[in-house]
Amino acid sequence: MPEIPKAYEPQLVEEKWGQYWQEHQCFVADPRSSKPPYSIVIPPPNVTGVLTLGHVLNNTIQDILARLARMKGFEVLWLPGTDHAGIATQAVVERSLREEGLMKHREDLGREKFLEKVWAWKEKHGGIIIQQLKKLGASCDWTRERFTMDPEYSRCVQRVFVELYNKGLIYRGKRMVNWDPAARTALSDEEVEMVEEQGKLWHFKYPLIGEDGFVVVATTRPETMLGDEAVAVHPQDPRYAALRGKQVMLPIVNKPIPVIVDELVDPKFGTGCVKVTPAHDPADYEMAQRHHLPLTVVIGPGGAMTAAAGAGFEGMDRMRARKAVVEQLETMGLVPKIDPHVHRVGYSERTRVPIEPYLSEQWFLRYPAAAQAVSAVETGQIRFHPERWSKTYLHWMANIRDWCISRQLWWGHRVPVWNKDGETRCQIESPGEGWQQDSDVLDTWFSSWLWPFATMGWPEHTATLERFYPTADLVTGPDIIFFWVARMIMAGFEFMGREPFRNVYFTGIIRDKQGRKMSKSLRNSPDPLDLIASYGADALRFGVMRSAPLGQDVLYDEQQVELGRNFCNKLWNACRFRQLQAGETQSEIDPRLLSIDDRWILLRLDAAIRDMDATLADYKFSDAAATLHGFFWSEYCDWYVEAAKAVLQGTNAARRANTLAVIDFVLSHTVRMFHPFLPFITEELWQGMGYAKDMPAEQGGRTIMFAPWPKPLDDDFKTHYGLFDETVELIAARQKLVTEIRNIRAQYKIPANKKLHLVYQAAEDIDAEEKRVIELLAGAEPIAHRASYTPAKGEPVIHPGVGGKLFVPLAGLVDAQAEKARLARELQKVEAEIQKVEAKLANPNFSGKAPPEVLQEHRQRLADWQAQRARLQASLADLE
RNA sequence: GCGCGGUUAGCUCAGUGGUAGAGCAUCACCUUGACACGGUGGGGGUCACAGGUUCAAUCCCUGUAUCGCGCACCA
Repeated sequence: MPEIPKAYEPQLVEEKWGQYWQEHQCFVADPRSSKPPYSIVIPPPNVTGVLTLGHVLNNTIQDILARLARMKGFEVLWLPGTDHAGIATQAVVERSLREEGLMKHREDLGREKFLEKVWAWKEKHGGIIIQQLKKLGASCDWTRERFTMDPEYSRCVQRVFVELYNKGLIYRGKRMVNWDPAARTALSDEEVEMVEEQGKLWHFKYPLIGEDGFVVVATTRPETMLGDEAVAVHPQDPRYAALRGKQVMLPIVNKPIPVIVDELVDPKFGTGCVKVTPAHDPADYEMAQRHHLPLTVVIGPGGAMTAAAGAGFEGMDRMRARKAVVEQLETMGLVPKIDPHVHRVGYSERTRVPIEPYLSEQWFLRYPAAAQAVSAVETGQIRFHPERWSKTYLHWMANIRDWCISRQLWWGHRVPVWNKDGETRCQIESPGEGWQQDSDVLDTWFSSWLWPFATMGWPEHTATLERFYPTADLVTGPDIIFFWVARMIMAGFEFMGREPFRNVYFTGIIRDKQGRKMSKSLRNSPDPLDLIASYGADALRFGVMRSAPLGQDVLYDEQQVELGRNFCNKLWNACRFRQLQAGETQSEIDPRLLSIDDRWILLRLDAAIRDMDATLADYKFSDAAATLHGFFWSEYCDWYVEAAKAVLQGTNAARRANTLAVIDFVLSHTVRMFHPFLPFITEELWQGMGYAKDMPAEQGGRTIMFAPWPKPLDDDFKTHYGLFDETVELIAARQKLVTEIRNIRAQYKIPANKKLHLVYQAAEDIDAEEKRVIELLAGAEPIAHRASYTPAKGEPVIHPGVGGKLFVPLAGLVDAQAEKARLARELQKVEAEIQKVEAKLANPNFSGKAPPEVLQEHRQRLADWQAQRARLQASLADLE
């Protein structure tokens, strides 16, 4: 670091080391390495995606884990890649093609032409997010980047399909599925989001046939009445017992339909009479099957009414048809009541339009290895963090239903099924002339669920697969626990014979300050790239990690990123301070030359290292970040460095050099511990400060990436350097003394730039160096020692731990009244404390049952408070 | 309806069966030779509410309120 700017400037530094790591292949995993393996697969972002704060959180955690593992001596593979994201990508490309005027609907281009366009689009715009992840500092092995539509990957997907088909787990069936009318495809249950809405409950009168009167049905979907095939009542409902076997006339359509009886009807809801639309409601479909009712499809795949809905409605959008039906019925006087009604409507997670229950032929999968997937989590073979998510997982697994895996899209993996003359074959390659491939593609997740091993070369027994499967940790959001996590576990057992990962860390969801989810439409999602540009990637990482406790949602606030930037600057300047010190350097610390401050900071460093290990082992990244932040800022910078200046500004060259050695020791440890959180600045400091030179050169020269993770100081070290707990007490006592002096300074409004004149009254003077430290910390002139001293009336006095009295002469500043008031306030506080402790100790239950050490601690506390009370009273008496 | 999570300083959040913490914000003082992206000191909390267990509860248990999330075929 030849030129050291006062403020840390991240942009150039981050650029420089990002390139350095790439050039030196620091992220590349070697399956032939002798080190133990550690692996993570990235949750592949959509190939069309751009970096969001959610990605920042997720990938920073993965990067911390990966970098930590490297420093701990593991051979690390963090495998990156992107997902083809069927519907999302197809929708994006369709939109852009429409905007360019190249087509109105994809049918205009045809399947092949359209796919060419998608691939072209992918080549051009895809993978932006990969570049963005690099900016964030993600240490993925980019040489192994995968895409779920790579040719080899596609082969895995089809192979898996064929295998499951041959096992009889994949089948074709006509079912009522969730249909997305905008994308014109089926969706899985998991892709439907239930949204609570204020809707209406319309009551319709259906005239009875052959007698006067009506049956009143209640519905939230008037437009479906055009496809009604029955009216249903509950078998035990006495109100409608007489209706059994009767028929009603379906208005508008003018079709007689029967009244049926079915347990599924809830007599308490609405009128207790349900209109039954077999083709457009799952429950109605179920009833229709029991009662052999016909299926009349009145809503087509695009969400428009069909010919069967009647000439007046054909081609009309379902929402318009709703209004039209209600209007017609109203004119006919058949709408006695419209109630407001809160209900839940299924929306497509992709296109945000209401889902249509739709009867169609689809491919379904009966999940394999479900029992193993359940027991793996139950037994802890796979652990969830936080653990509570395992409950959600197990609940879903217990109610697991077959998975609709076919999609009526073009962008995706083709279903490897071939038809010819009514014959069907399931195989990867075409059976030959005249065979037509099934036109459906597979659900994106049907490729994602193979991610942990398909990316490693499966089904070949590659070195990578042998070495790095199963992976160690998976980091993902709880929102895809069913979509992805559960399915990966099942695929892992089915195809690899074992679990795909051992730990799953579920991040929280990043929300805005108001607690709302980040979303494009709300425009409340800041662009992480902007944040990196103005604060630096390290600052962004640190800010996000500080505020992301295990499993809790994160309310994002830019101030957190500022905190990160400020911290980087602090770290920078602390190192800058070290660089500015002239003089000889030595790498060995001489125990004979250590001050109590030196010993203290080494002990605190030891505590910080232990704390880091404990919190990181529990995936408590925000705690780890807070520990380091607190140690470095509040202990090292605020106390140690300030005290060390007493030696550094002194004349003893040997002591100076030794203190610098302690500083180097602490900094080199601290910088390493920060590296997983702040990769760029720590690399700059590691190499710039020269700490790298003592380390063996590895791949990538002497990068901090492979520097050893700090170990707690062992007993031999502590004995050698005389690190005992008494030191901590000594320093605590001095900190208390200094704080009291500073307090008095503030009380009397003595400007911070004015030095205090202190008088120490005791038989013996304080140790010279200790005195110098106190002077520095308190901002005082050399402390005068007096065997006897008569203070001015009301002169503030402090009682240092070593005995004697420390006076703060105020040269005319003393206001006896003010001082009296101050002392009285203090006294009041102390009295209150004494009362509390005394009351506790006086309670025989407490003294009888509390453990001895607690009792002892209370007695000590009481004695301390009493001593302070005596001092305060004495000072007050002096003022009388 | 069932399940899960939250409720602690103005804000965002840690935390522990035995003297309530951090960051930010706020107030006062300070540009002192690492850092104003800084230093020092201060103010601010009946730890949502009600019971219970305990010598002792912010922490454990039960219930209530409230906010959020997930699951569920009430049309």
